Amino acid sequence: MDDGRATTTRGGENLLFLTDEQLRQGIEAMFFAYRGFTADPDRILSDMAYGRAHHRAIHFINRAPGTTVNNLLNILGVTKQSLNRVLRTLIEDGLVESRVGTSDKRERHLFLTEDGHALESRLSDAQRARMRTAFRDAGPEAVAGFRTVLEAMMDTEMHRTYQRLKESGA
Amino acid sequence: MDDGRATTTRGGENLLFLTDEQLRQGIEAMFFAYRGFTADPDRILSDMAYGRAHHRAIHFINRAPGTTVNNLLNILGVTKQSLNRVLRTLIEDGLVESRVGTSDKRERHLFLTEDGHALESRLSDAQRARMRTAFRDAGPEAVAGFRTVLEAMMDTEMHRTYQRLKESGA
DNA sequence: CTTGGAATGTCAACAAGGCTGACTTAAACT
DNA sequence: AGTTTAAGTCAGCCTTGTTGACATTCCAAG
Repeated sequence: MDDGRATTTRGGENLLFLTDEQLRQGIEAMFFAYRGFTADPDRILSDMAYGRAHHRAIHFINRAPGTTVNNLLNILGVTKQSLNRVLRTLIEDGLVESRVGTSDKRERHLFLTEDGHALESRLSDAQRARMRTAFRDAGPEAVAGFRTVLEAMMDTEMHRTYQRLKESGA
Repeated sequence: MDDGRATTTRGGENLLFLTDEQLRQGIEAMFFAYRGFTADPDRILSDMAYGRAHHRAIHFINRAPGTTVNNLLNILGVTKQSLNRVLRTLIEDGLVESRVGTSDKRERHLFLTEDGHALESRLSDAQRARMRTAFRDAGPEAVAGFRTVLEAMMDTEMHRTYQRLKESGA
């Protein structure tokens, strides 16, 4: 299926970055980097009764205040039962507020409370700090490349979601 | 703590890639890309009684045949109870072989069987195919940047582990 | 106005895959 | 001989995902 060899090709284009060894290094880099990526928030959350799922919910509610449950479901890619369990605890603990929709009263619009914003800041400050250091150490060209490859790795569905979020940003 | 603004600075260096908005996009790109990254193997594994944990074990046993349990534990960053549950099923199902060490008989050296290699290929072919497409679409410079940022995101411990693996490769 | 379907929520049961703690066995080191 | 190390095992717990069934509310089309 693959001879693992790719040196130079048509037009003198260098495709050495497509050898199996290079691909494997990319795969392993993804594995280790994702661990680093989640390490800081995980540490903060382990002290509480929360986990990564709570972090994700909080992140995207903060990102798009007033978002509906259904919308959040599509972004997170989990079942409503799974999300509901997380949301229920966050609402009970007073970190998230759920307001009945005005135009469509079936919908619930989600907002962070003051306490919710406080936790969101703690979590994303930690994660941003790591990202900032990595970005600074790597430099602007590397960051551009990083983003290009990550976008190419997404499914088309997720990529659309990501683009929509990106455009809605500040 | 952070005013979220970073335009240009000393030496005319452009630090626009360090704004909070840029960092958030990086964070969200990581989130969505990791889902894409694991999607194909997950699909294959969901038909069997295996999960992502089995995939990881198989990957690294294939990467470093004869590795000890302790070594695998350090790479994966889980408890031995957690890993043992996975290894036991893989050994029972005849995908992994565990050989008593020759110099130190306390150690067990792990190898993939023929069936193990077959599954490993199915899984990594799918993952590599996605990575290859992403790399090809993004181009060599982007790939270099991708790797640079990912390495900068790792904890120093993980980074050492990653480097060791990288150097041991082909 | 009624009925079908959509959005949401809830209950129950289950599985994967993390974790801690306690304990055993065998081998190696001191 | 005694301690440490590598590995394995048992029991129990947690988070977070799943499916399936079902209730409620409400919009919208017939």
